[in-house]
Amino acid sequence: MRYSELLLPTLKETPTEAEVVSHRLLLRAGFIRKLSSGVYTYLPLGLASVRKVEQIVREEMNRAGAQELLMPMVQPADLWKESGRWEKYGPELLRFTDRHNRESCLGPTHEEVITDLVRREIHSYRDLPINLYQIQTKFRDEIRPRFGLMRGREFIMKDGYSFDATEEGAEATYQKMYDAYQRIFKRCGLSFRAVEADTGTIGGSFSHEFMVLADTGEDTLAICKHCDYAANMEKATVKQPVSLDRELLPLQKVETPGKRKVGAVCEFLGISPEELVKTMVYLADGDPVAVLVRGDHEVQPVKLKNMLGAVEVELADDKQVFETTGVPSGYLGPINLNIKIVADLEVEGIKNFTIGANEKNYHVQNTNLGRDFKVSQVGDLRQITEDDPCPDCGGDLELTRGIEVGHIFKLGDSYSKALQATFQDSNSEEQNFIMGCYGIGVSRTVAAAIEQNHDENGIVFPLPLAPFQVIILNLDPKNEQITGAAESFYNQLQQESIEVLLDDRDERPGVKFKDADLIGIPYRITIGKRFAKEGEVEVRMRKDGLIKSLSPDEAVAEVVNTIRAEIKAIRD
RNA sequence: CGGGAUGUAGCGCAGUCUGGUAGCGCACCUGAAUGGGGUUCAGGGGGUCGGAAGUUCAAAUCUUCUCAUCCCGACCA
Repeated sequence: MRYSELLLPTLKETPTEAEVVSHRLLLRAGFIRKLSSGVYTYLPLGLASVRKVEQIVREEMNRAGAQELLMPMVQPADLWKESGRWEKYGPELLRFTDRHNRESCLGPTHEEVITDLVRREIHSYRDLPINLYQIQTKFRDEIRPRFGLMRGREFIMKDGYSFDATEEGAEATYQKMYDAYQRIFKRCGLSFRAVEADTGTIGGSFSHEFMVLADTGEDTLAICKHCDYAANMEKATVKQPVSLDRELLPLQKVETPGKRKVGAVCEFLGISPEELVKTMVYLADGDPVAVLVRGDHEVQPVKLKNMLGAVEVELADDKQVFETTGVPSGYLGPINLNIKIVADLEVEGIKNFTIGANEKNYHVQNTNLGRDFKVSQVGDLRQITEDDPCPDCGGDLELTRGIEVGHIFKLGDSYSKALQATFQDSNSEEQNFIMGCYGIGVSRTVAAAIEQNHDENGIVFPLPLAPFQVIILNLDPKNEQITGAAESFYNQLQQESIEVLLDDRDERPGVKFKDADLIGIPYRITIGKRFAKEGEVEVRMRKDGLIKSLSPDEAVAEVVNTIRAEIKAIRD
């Protein structure tokens, strides 16, 4: 492609709307333009990167035995009513009626449609397992779209669905998809981890999120430095603490004037936060619950939600705390508290800890769970920390940020039951399909790749996702000798099936350098006055800025060989 | 939906407090020079000041309503 003919509107300045780096760079590098909130046009370069991801996904899904199909985006309400999700899905589902007053929606996901298809077409265990996927634009009317392609309302997604005759079969399929996802993200050239995800009500270890590691990620992960353990903070289990063996001391009420925060109380009493227990009030579906955690720990709301079986938990504010307990926040404690109390595991282990006295300006020391108060449940409720040992191997943990680009899930028979999707097993008995679903945010993967790979000059694409592999800079289009050489490079590289962009614009060299860096093409060949004088061109790597001065023949060989080697290495 | 902010040329902004007929940089068009890290000079085009209503002799500026966008929370590929 010739730059002079390409729609590639790069920007010197960042539009104010863009806050995160991938969004800024996608706009500046001329990859996307916004049409409305969370809805973007992919310009030629942006689309090229999206296609790269799609192609890798396709190849690996096909290799894993899945088949591609394409389902409608517009879906009838009836199907969603049948699965019960027409009511359950909420306002994220964009609904509308057509001219015949038929209710429809834009597909945010396709469990209903695929299950409907399979129940019509598959009737025998002999045809199982079957694994179907599509790559398609999804629409979810997100509450708050943000970060450009990271969370759009309209986005490109690969969604796959598997149907098995047995649990064991479904688990094997799950494993296949897990392996395929590992290959996909490796082939994208990204640094990532598969983490155990919260399975909510279904339980078990059959949900993994694939997280691209990037400081700007929305999720925090706990990963082990020694073994393969990696988990989302919501899921990361904390090891059972050791119970301290100490003599229990008598309760002692102490005055703590104006000391509400853990730090202030500890300083005032000369104790450490490990010897104090905080009482946090949450509203679980509107009902107040006191949650006890050690002073230096934080409550993990998702764990709390799962323990209580609540739909939504929310930290109560000071006003709500006072209204429900009659105690000003800061002096709350579990003794004689009039609301439900649950405690983190750790609280069981500590002896003689300090708590609020349920009275302004007072705390109570030497408190002990069981002796002085009771709780209705004890469990893992706190956020894991870097000081905790790995739950698998006991090694050191590290907390890092990640961006969720893929999610695989064993669904079981919930959808096949709801939609009465059955097949006959070898005993001629009707069985529900055992399903799994597997998603990849294709457009988000491009954004995540940029979040992970950029510098102050722009995007630094991993080779497999770059819209072009090589950019040739003709620094002096008016010089026949230089232009001739540039054209010759362009032709030769194209003949070698290298994806190449020729910057043939009548622009100053500086402009071309800046743009080449900004759009992040991995290899750059510069032809300028050094070629006119010494017959040498320059090959530069975007990643590390390494420059080699080579003769034209050497340069072509260098670029072709390195690119082929790199692609091969990633593929194998 | 709750909290915060912003809407003035394609992009980045000034002008708003204190009302007086809209400006700067970049980008764009014309011409010339320049040609290895966003070059320079000269000339030029482009604006319902987000929208509506109101106050006023006069509104980008004051008032009210409204729409849109962005950031922080709950949700998710």
